[in-house]
Amino acid sequence: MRSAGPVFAARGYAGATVREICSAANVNVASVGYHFGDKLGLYRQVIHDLRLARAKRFPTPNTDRDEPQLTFQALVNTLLARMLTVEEAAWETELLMRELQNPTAVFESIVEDFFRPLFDQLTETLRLLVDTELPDHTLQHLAFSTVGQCLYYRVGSQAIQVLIPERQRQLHYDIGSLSQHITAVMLAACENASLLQQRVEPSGN
Amino acid sequence: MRSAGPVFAARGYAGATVREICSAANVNVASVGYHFGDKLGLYRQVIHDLRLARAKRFPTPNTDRDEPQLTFQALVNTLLARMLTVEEAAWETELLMRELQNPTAVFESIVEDFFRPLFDQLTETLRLLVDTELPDHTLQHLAFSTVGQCLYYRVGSQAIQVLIPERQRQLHYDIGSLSQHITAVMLAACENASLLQQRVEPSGN
DNA sequence: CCGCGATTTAAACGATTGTTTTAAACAGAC
DNA sequence: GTCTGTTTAAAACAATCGTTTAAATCGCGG
Repeated sequence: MRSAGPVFAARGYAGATVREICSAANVNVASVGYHFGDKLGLYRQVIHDLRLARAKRFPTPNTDRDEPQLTFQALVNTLLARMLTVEEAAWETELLMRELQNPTAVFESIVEDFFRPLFDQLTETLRLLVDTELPDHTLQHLAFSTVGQCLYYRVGSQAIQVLIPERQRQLHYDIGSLSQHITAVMLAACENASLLQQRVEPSGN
Repeated sequence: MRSAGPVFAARGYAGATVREICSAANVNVASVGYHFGDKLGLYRQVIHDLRLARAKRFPTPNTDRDEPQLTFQALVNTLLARMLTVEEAAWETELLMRELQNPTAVFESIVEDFFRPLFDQLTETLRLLVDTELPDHTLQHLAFSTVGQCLYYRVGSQAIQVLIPERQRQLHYDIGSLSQHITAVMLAACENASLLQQRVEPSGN
């Protein structure tokens, strides 16, 4: 039942039909009930296998406490590679994006086992990068700023295709260029970390 | 049939049922066939009305060429307000998010009429903010960095609810705090704009 | 009041969904 | 071969979907 994942990714959990999945796998519709209990059981198995595959394909880079800039760049590269991959396994990213917008029963475990490790390492790497000591919530905001910039090039890809001409996209929207830009933005923010703490009064001049 | 929009936003076009929409509107299921032809005709009407309403509710702030920082902060505020609004019209944003992931025939006109004006103004404001002269594609990347950070607090809101405890969310995740943080990050990047141009060799030392 | 087009109503239609049932096919031990 | 437990196959199940039908109701000029 290896063809279930792409179907779930293409149609969504609710949109995917057991018949289409089984038809693509050349098995009978009753098989899913026998082997996985029901449709949700099959979906859980797909998510389970997906997490194993992703952990191998995109290993979280190791932390180098002496060169946090390199660690950070590697993290941004991993984030972008996870999101912009167009190989045969692009359906995995598509499925995770669907979980993000339409969470199912397995969403929370995905966040805990999949997102939180990278998020924690991102936060700790940022802590090494800033000279001054920042509160946890500011470091978390910096981590979300990093993730948000990477995520946009997938979530907003349909909009980017309309906003940016194709020729310019081919030149400046590869993983390397985007990674270099996002890293530069965040390193600049870390060097001016003092700006992140001062409170801006909403009204005054 | 004013209750169709929220249902489409909550369930998606395919997931929303004509019966639920009509039940919420206290009308008969045959009404949609009579007034709009079919379900898709009703959806087109909802999108049409949505665009008129959004254009009025979130006007693009004016450009102040002497105070680009204030213009930029206002733009970030507008972006966040559009995405994090929890008023009675939050379903509009939800529906636009669904169009972003599953574009339909109306998506391109939505980008041209809604996203491009703000994107262009963001790019020009950033051009005023950086001291050195940057190529267009770098300014566009900076604009996407801004949009991406704002967008994440909606796209990733389900993940944030798992990652960040509720008490901390209530303290530091209001529009004002997020706007101040994102503005600070981007202003820091603009001040170190020279970092954005240097090319990092992938292999070297 | 009547007459008639516009609208709403309840019911039913055919199609498709996830799931279950029942029987057939298979594998291996004796 | 015979028996036993496991897996597959086709069909049927009840529920729900978008849509349609036909009768009932409304609005209103005459």
